[in-house]
Amino acid sequence: MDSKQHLYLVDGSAYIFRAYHRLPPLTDPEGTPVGAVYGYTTMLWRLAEDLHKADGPTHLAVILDAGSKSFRNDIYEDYKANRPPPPEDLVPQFPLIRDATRAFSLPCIEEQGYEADDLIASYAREATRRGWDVTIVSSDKDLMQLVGKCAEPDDGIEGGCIDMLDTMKNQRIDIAEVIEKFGVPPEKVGDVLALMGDSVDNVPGVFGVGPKTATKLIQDYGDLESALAAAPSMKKSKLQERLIEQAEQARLSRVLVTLKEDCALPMPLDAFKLNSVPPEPLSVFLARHGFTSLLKRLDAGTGSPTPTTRLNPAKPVTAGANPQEGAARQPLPEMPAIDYDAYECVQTLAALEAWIARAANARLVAVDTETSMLDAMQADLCGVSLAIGPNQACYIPLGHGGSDMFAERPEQVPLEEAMALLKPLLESDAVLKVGQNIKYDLNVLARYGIELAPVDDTMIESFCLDAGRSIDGIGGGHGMDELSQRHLDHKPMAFKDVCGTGKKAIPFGEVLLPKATCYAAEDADVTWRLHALLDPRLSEEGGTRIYERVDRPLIPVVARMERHGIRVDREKLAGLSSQFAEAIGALEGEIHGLAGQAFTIGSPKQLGDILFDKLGYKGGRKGKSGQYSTDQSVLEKLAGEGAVVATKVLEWRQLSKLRSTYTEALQAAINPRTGRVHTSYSLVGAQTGRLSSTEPNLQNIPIRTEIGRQIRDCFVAEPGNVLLSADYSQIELRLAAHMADVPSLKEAFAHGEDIHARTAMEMFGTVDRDTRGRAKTINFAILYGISRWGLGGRLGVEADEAQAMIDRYFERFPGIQRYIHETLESVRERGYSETLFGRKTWFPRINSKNQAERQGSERAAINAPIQGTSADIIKRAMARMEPALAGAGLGHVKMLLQVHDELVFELPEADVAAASPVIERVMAGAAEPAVRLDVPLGVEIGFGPSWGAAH
DNA sequence: GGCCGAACGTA
DNA sequence: GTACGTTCGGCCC
Repeated sequence: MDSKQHLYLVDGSAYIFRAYHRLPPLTDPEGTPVGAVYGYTTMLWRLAEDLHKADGPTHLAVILDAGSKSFRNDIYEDYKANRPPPPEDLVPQFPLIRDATRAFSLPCIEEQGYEADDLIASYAREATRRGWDVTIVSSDKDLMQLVGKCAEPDDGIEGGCIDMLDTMKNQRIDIAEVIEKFGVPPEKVGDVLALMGDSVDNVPGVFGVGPKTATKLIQDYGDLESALAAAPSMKKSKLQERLIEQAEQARLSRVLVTLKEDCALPMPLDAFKLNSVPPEPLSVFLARHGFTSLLKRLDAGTGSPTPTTRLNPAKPVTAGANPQEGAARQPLPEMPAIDYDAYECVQTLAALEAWIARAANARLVAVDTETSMLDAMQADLCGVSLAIGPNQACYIPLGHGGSDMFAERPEQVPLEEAMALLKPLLESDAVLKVGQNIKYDLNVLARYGIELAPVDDTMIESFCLDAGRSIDGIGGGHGMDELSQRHLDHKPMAFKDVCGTGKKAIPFGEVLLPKATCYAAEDADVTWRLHALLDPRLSEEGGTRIYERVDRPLIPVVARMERHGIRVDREKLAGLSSQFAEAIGALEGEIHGLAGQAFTIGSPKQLGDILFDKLGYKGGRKGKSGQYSTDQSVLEKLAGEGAVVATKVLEWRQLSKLRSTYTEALQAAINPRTGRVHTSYSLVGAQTGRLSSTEPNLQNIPIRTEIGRQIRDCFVAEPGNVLLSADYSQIELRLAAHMADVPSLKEAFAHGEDIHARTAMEMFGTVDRDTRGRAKTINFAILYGISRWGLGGRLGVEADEAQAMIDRYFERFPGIQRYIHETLESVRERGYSETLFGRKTWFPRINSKNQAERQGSERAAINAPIQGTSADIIKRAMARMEPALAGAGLGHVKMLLQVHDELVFELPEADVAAASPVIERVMAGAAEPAVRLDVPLGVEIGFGPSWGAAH
C-alpha cells in the first residue's frame, strides 16, 4: 500500500522526430515507411518490460500533440509559424504512433489546444502531489524546466520527484545534467530559453543572444527580469542595446516557453496503471508492419509478461473541444442537460459486451448498484448502472421481476453470466471506477465475488473539499441529490418517486425497466459528472493530500471492517434484557407510588409536570418549548436534596436506555446470514474528519458505569480467539500540547506523567482526588473551546471564578492562548480550519453578527484542528495496519471496530504476543513521516475473551 | 408515516 | 464548552 508509484510520461511526438533522423529508413510489407515507428515500438517494449523493476514504471502514458494550434497561438500568432513541413516519409508514420500505443494497450493522451509538453507538465505535477515519482521520456529541452521538481515530503515516501529519460542515449537527466547543459538549475531554464529563443518553434528571444550569452546573463543577474532591468547600466554594446529594445519580446518569449501545469487532465492518473501487455492486439500490429524479431520475442514469451486481463486496448482520448483561451483556470467541462432518452437498458449479452468494451476504453467509469434493500450486508443485487460520459449511461437489470410465480420476468442477462463479464472490468487496475458512496457498492459486489478496484468516491471528494461548507445552514451535506443540485443545478429523480414510500413501497426489483433505467442510469451519469467537477478541484484547492493519503485509501479498509462484523453473545444480551426489564418494572411501581398516580415516566413533559407542579419541587422552566427540564443534572440536584423519586427516575432512565438502545437493539442487529453484527461507518459523518457509526452505532457502547459495562462483555471473540483493544492515551491533549507548543505539557507527556495531576499541581499547587478531577475538567474545556459559563457550569462555580481559572491556565501553560488566538484569526480570514495533515473544515458562521452563533463556531473552530488531527492519525494507522500485519505474517488478524481513539481486533489468542507490537508500532508512528510530533503517542493494549475484558 | 426536541450513550 | 447516533414521546399531516 505504501509502495512507491512511478509514472512514466512518454513524449510521443518528440520521440518520433528524433527516431526518424537517427534510424535507417525501413518500410513494412505494404510499403509504408516505418523506421521511426519501429524505434518507438522498441522503446515502448523496453519500458513495459521494466515494470516492477527498481525505478521502472508502475504507470505509463503516451502524450501526443493534438494539432498544430495551441493556446500559445492566441498569445503569439506566429508561434511555430515557420516550422518546416515534416519529411514526406515521416508523415504517414504519425498515425502509426497511435496504432502502436494502442497495440500495447497503453493510454494515449492528446488534447486540442494544448501541446504535449503542457499535458506532461500537468500530469507530472498532479502525480508528484500524490507522492509519485515521475520520469518524462523525452529529450526536449523545454521539459528540462521540470527536472528535479518535487512535491513536499509526506507519508512514508520522500515526496514525488521528476526526472527525465532520454531513451535514444539511454541516459537519465537529473538536476546535475540540466546544470551541465544550461549552466543554470531547472527553474532558471525558462529564463535562458526566453533569451536565446527557438528558431524551430519561432520563439523570438533576443536577437543575437544564443545559448552562451543567455546562460551568462542568467548566471550573472539571477533571472530574466533582473537581467532586463540591469541592461541600462551595462556597458555600452550591441547586446545592451538589444536587451533594452527587445525587452518586451523577451518577456513574450518567457511566457511562450512556460509550461502550463494546470491543464484539465483528460484521463485520471489511476487509469495509467501499467499491467502486463496482452499479446493479442500487439501481435497483430507487429506482424502487420513486419517487426518479425519483436514478434518472435513475443511468441517466446520473453518480451512481455504473461497477460492477466483481456480488456480492450486504450483508445486515444481527445477530450471535449475546449480550446484554452490562455486563462489560468481550467475550463469547466461543458455538459449537456440530463437526457433520460439517451440511457440504454442493457438486456442482451451482446449489448453488455459492447458496454464493457466502451467502459474499458474510457478507462474511467461511474458505477452504481441497485439493490433490494439499504443494508449492504443483506442486499441482493437488482442491477448495475454504468456511465462513461454525460448522457452516456446504461442500466443492466439483473434481478428484476419474477418475485412470485405470476410476476413476469423481463428479458435480462443471467446474473452469473453478467457478473463473469463485468468482473474483469470492475477489478481492472487500468479502469478507474467512480461511485457516490462507493463503499456500499464495494460491499454489495463483494458478496458476488467481485473486488471493486481502483475506486474514486465523489461523496468523499466533496467531503475533502467542502466539509462544513453550507449556505445559510442548509445544503452542507455530501449526498448525491444535494451535490447534484449544488454543482449541476439538477434535481435527480427521487428514490421514493420510483419505489414509493412506507407501506406501499416496492423493492427496486419490482420497478418496471424503463423507469428503473432512468433512475439508475441517471445516478451513474450524475456521479460521472460530479467527478468531472470535483476531482480537478482537489488539486486546485489543496485537497489532494488528505483525499489521496488519508481518506481514499481507507475506503476498502473500512469496507472490510464492516464485512467482518463482530460477534455478540445473544443469550447474554437476552439475559441482561430481561434482568433490566424486571428492574424497570419494579422502579415503575415505586415511581408511580411516590407520584401518587400512573404516568409515562419516559415523557419529560409528564415527568416535569409531576415533579414540579404536583409534587412541588423547586426547579425552573427552560427552553423555548416552555417545558420543565428534567435532564440528568436537574434530577441529580433534586436527588441531592432528598427527593427519592428523582433517584428512582434516574435509575429507571439508565436501565431503559440500556435496554432499548443496546440489549434489545443489538440482538435485532445480528445478521442472520453471518451471525455477527455489522455496523456501517460513514466516512463523511463528522465535519472534523472522524468516522461515524450507524445501524447499529457501535461507537457509543457503554463503558463508564458498571452496569453499562456488562454490555461490552456481550461483544465476544469466536472460540479460540480473543478481542484485542488498542487505544491512544490522551491523544487530543497530546496534540494540543504539540499544536499550541506548550513546553510544560510536552515535557509531562515526554516523561509519561499523569497529565491531569500535573495540571492540578500547576493550577492548585496540590494534587488530590478533587483537584485532579477539576484539572481534568479544565483540560477538556480547553479542547472544546473554553467559555467561562461552560466551565463554571461544569465545575459548579460562578463564571467569574471560572474566568479566573482560565486566566491562570493560560498563565501556567503559555501557548494555549496564542493557539486559540491564531486559530481563530486564521479561520476568520480564510473561512476554514486545518489539521496538521491539511484537512479543512469550513466555518461559514465564524463572522456571524449573531453572538451565540459566532461563539458556537469559534468553539468548534478551536476544537476542529485537534479532533481532526486525531482522526487523521488513526485513519493513517488503519490504512497501514493491514499491510503491516500481513508483512508480519499476521494477515489473519482482523480489524473489526474503530471508536475514534481505539481499534478493536480479533485474533487467535496465540498471536497476541506477535500482533501487539505491530499494532502498537503502526499506531504510535501513524503521524510520521508527514508530521513529526513533539510528543510521543501513547498506545495502550489489552485483550480478553470479550470487549469488556480487553479494557 | 414523518419530523422534531429532549435525553443520553460514546470519544 | 467539541464531535456524533438512537430512542422516545409528542405532534404534525
